[in-house]
Amino acid sequence: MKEKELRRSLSVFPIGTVMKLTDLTARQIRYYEEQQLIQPQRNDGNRRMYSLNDIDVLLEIKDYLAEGINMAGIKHIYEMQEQEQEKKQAALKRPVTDEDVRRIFHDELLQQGRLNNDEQGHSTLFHTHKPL
Amino acid sequence: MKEKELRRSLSVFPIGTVMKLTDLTARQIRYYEEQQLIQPQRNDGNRRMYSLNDIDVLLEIKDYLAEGINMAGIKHIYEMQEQEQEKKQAALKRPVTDEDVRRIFHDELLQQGRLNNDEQGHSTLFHTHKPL
DNA sequence: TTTTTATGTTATAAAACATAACATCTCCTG
DNA sequence: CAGGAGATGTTATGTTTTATAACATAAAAA
Repeated sequence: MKEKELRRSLSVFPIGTVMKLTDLTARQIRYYEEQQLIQPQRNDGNRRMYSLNDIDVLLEIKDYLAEGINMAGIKHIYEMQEQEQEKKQAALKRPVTDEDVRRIFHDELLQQGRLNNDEQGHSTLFHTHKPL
Repeated sequence: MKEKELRRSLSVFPIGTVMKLTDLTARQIRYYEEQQLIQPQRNDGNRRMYSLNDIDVLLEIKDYLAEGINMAGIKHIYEMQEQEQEKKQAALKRPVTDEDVRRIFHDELLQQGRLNNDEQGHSTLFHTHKPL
């Protein structure tokens, strides 16, 4: 499953493609980058190149905005998710106690709703938001 | 499984990205198009936009060329494959006789080697040649 | 009512791409 | 071996796309 992650993080889309796939304006996409929600790579000519993961995040941002959540709220959400990632990483770097297992398992249950929802077929052309 | 096909045929890559993913020059990519081996879409500004399927074909062409097969030979290969596709399509448009079934099944066996080989992980970054 | 947010708009410069023509190199073949 | 065809390189010119940055604005928040 490591191969798939790699492919999803390849920077292969120029902003024009991302605009079409997400139905966001260039201004919006660059603004969300300014807000640190995505960090697209740059090619040799200084052009932004986006990955499927970037597109996922952009689509999620759209959803959150549609729900009325503002930038601050969205930033908070992604900060939380980062923290959890770090926690899981840390847990793997040292002997795992039974206590750890119970805690991690508990955290995962709390997270499930937010992370695993396919939001019943967003129809989003590329059907990103995880698959692919 | 129809969704995946759709995604694989979306025209989302500019030629620059295709060059990096396939390690072909723009000249080569356009030449193979001239030879009708791929038919990339054009965006509103007349720029070629390629799909994952296009990239697959380009990588296959590279392989065939490396094997010493020339354009004519490669064209022939793809013409054959098209014919088979049409056959299968046609078979679905009218009542299928037992005879049909036997014939199609027979053809499939002959084809298997060529179509289903994963060519043991071409390592090709995007790992195209089917997956994704 | 002021600020702040989130996004639109415009101007300017550079990068990427299209087309087309000519060049070159490798095979093949007479 | 000369000459031609096939496959790709190279160069020139014009158009499209993207980057940056500044100013504008509608809606939400303070």
